[in-house]
Amino acid sequence: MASEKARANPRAPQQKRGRERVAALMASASMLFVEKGFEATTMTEIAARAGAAIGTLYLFFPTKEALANAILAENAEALSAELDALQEQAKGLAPAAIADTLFDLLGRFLATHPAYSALLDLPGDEGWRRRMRARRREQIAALFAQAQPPLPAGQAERLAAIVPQLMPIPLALVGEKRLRDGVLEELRLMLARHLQTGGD
Amino acid sequence: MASEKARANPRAPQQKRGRERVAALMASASMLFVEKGFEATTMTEIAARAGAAIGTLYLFFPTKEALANAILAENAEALSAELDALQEQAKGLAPAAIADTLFDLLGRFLATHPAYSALLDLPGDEGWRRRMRARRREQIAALFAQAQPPLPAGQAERLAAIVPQLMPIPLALVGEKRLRDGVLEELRLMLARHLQTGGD
Amino acid sequence: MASEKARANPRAPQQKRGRERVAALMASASMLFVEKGFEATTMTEIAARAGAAIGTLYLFFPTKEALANAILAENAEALSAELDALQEQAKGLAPAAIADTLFDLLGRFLATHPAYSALLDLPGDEGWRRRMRARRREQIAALFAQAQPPLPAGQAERLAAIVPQLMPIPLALVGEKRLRDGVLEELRLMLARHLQTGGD
Amino acid sequence: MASEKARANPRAPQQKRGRERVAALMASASMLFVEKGFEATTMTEIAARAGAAIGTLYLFFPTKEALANAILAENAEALSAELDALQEQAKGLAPAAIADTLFDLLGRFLATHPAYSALLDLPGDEGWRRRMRARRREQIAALFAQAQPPLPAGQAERLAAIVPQLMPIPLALVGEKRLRDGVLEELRLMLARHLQTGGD
DNA sequence: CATGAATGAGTTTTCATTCAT
DNA sequence: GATGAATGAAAACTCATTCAT
Repeated sequence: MASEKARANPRAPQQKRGRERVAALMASASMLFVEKGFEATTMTEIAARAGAAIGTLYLFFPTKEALANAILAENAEALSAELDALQEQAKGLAPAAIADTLFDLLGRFLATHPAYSALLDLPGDEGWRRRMRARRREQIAALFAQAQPPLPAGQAERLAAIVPQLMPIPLALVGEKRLRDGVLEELRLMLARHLQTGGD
Repeated sequence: MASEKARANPRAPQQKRGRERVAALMASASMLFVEKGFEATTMTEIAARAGAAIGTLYLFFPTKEALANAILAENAEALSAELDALQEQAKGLAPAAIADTLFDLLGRFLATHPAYSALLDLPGDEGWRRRMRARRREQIAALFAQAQPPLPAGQAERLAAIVPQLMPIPLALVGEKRLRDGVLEELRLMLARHLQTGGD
Repeated sequence: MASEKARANPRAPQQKRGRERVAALMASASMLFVEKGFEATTMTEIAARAGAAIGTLYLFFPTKEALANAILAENAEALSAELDALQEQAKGLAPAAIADTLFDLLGRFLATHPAYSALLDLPGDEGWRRRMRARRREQIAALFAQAQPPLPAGQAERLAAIVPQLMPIPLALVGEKRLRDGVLEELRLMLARHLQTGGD
Repeated sequence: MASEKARANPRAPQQKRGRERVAALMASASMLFVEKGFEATTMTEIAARAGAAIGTLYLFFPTKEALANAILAENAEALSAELDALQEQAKGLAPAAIADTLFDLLGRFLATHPAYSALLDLPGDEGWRRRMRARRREQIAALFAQAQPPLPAGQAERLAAIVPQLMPIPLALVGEKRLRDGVLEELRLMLARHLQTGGD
């Protein structure tokens, strides 16, 4: 199902105009994927919301799946870069402090890359996505591995599996601002205490 | 969008044979919804896996959406009943003990009702599903509200929003048994500590 | 298209109970054919409105088409009988008087056999229905042929083609009682004058 | 029942090519609706006869009902325009002359718009069609209202209800050219005499 | 690069008809 | 005779994808 074609990168547009086009198309697709889900979103709809013709969309993305993959890849790349940038600062920080910083980073990231979670959790094609999740886990684990005092063996990896899944929880509470903010704080606090207490 | 039709209950079958049919169809649909997602699953496929003809499926469920709704409704009903049964036992328990019991219950529930999360989180139709989530939150909050010592104001509701979203986290780690079990324990521990520490 | 099967008579029921069943089914079908048209009416619906099971309907009518044919045949038979009964009385009547009597007869007939026109005009299968219309025309022509003074050659047949199509005109004006009655009188008057004037 | 969707106008095609496409599709549909009736006609068949793919048909008409409505609307519009054009000429004409002209107009119209009667008389959805018939009646009544000498009160409206229903009578006599022509003349004569005689 | 009309395979849905009870 | 669950062929409708302009 995940053909060669589908994973092909968008034909890198040479002109600035082209690059803007592509960005607009990806943004449009991201919004719609979040609103209605990947399957329920139409290619025509994506093009329309970006103010482009359907043919133009296919000019850059050979397949609907390729489009989703391109968005996910870009998002993952961005996240990866931000996590990398954190590695330096994390050196020697307390576990709770790392968790807190990570929380902020993820919060900001998800706000700017709304389709990320939805696209990463698409049912079906295990494989590529699985590798993406693994990579993310490794980066976060590396972050926690630098904590002072060090975390018990294995906890860094477990936290790396947990923390990115915590962030979407408050985000799901649309339309209940109060509760949502409360939940976010509760999660932050819960994690901090857990890490302060020590890992035995 | 959520039409009358789509919410119509399955034509309650009178005969035992019929009830078995319906159960098989819902089970088949649940499996496929988990495997490939709601949209990617075909009514034909659902019927085929249940060993029934396509017409038979439509005999009981007028719409694909109605089928999903019926499954979700049944699952939610089952969960609600189990949560209700817990109310008694929870009286006077320590917060951490309640959390632990809830963890077990949810773990067992999700194992037996695999489509529940996927169906509850379907994109699109706000409304019915939103109310379902709210009801679940209320029931869980009621559980935590009985804790001794009592939880700080509002924490019961926040926990009620958090805990059911925690359970699917380890479940997502398919094919990594070790990590998965570790993550489950980590979550359990994190929650226990948080509740033991007190809520200020 | 009009298979043997479809033209088969309903398996004549031996018991009185059976005859009532059949009558109820045909009545139910007639109503629905008028309300929603032949194609848009479902066999299930027909059975349901008659308070019978779908299987029972098929016990008497092997096919939906056979059911329609049975109703039409019965209606046509009834009309034919009534027209026959008129032949005697028409002998020697003035043309206008004959037209008037015919008008009354057709009015009463259509009120009691509402599906007749719809079923006779069903698109598709020319042949059987064409013959039915021809037979009706002949009977009515025979009626007019007895008029005193005699009608010009050929007019009896032309009138026979026209008069039965005139009756449904006021009937189409549902919900406008006043206009409807007026139209009926207008038609009657128009026809009378035409016949009084003489046929040159 | 008559949803938004069903009444949606065909996506007005911008190119000449598109307009031709739409015209061909509507013509194909009209033919088939007449031949086999609305319900018995298949969208696939309509597309095929127009030499188009099924998707192309749905490109312009979102629904089979929408297609029928579009054809009917266009036909009604054409008839309305022709009736309007007649208003001028009718001024001061004798009633019988008006009837005669109207007869000609309707005859020509029905020959060019064969699906008109069938679509206007579709069972089911009262409402839109009822209004269409009312409008037609008003236009024809306005025509008769200009007659010199004037018609008795109310007769114009009654004639407006009658005349358009008279025209299809000869048309139903397919395959009997002689009788058909005779019937047409008979009707014309009948109407003329009725109007010459005066309306008391 | 850009466009959007056209395509047709694939889905959902309907319903006449059958048949075991 | 009576029942109604079950069937599956056929129809309506969708949408990713192509291609001539």
